[in-house]
Amino acid sequence: MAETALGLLNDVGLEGLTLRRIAKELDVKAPALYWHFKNKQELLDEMATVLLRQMTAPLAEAGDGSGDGDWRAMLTEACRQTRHTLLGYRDGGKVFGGTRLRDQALLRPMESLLAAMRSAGFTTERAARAWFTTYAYTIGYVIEEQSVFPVPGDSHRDPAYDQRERERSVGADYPLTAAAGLEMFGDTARGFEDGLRAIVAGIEAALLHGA
Amino acid sequence: MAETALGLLNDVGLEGLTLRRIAKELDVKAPALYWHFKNKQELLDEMATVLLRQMTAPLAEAGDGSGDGDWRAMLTEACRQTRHTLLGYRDGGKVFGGTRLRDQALLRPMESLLAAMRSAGFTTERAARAWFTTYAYTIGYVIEEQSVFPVPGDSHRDPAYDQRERERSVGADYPLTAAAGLEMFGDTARGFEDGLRAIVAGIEAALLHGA
DNA sequence: CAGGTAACTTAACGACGTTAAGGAGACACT
DNA sequence: AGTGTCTCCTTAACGTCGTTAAGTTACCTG
Repeated sequence: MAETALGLLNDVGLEGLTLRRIAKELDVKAPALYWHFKNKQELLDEMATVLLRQMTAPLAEAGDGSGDGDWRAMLTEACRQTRHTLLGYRDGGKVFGGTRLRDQALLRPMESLLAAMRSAGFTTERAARAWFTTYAYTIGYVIEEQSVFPVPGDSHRDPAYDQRERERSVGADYPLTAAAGLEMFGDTARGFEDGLRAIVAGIEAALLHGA
Repeated sequence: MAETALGLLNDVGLEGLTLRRIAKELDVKAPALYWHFKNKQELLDEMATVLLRQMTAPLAEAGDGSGDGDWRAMLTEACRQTRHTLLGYRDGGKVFGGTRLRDQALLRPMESLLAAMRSAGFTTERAARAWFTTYAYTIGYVIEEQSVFPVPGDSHRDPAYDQRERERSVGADYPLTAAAGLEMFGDTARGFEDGLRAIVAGIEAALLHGA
């Protein structure tokens, strides 16, 4: 049911995701949904939980919770999976961002990651903050990315973001800014990896430096 | 008018921000707003622009565009201002996140920052990606932060996020994860600074290392 | 076959964003 | 003074939204 709503997201977007539209997809009338959910917010939370399970599924196999994994690889892969999953659904970032994660699916991989980081010398506090730093980056990146490329798998920009004309009007007085705009949304996959690599490197440096 | 809507945000939140409510605040009927805006989205965009101007106002004085500033200080301060401004309004992160920034207010400080980074040895491409990395982090951080502390200046958590009980139920099997949960939303201001410092350090390391 | 529970229906409510049509007041021109 | 125009607002209404209330169908249990 939350899966149906997620599938519908790619067709109609978040603003078009109404209870009546979801009900139609399930061959049911809208009020029937209230047998399964208290209200729409609870459905959205459930959708976020499904997304969470999708992104943690590949991670659950890797980590065994003993704390002997490579924390850099685990952290990087968790963020990659997060982005990849969210990019699979239109407005995935907005649906997921700011949602309370109360599903057990998160707990095992999370515990594995934290254990690995502690083995590497992190305090629990610093490990937690490191995770939250990369997590916030990933969520923010996907939200911005999806505002420019709304439809999954479609590289066609939102027409409101007319890059060419923008460059022409801005480029005269602010050449660097104009060039930067083109760069930021050029190869977003590479941009994400670059940023993530820098962040993980910074976290590692802070660990070694003991700050 | 966008300012009025922003002020109202703190009282009613984003979901309570209806055109009828905004109109009442202005002693006017709802359709009158359509004289000033094409639709509600355009009003939200204008609100985001006001937020942008608020956060760039202190930056405009500092940078003179000549490229001789300390890029680390400029980048850090820009992110601090962004977070500080967004935290000033309920749901500020969600209002701002994913909005296209088409206001000229951004251009001057942006050009100054990019010039400073180029003087420090960055290519325009790497400078742009560095900016976007810290920007995404900041937006994501504020969105998560505001989902736990919805009301500006009020340290009272969203009741749905009952930390104590969560620790009790999770702590038995996943002690690190339970402790991390407490840590991540303990001192969010310090957490933001820690993460930002690590990211800037990682960006600088990537510059020196030449990756 | 009676009773109960799970899953749904139809009907309706108030509120939402938005549009259509028109009115009040200020200003300029003849 | 009278007429037209432009700005800014009104009243009325439309279709859609999330949601609730009340009643219906199908199935399982004893």
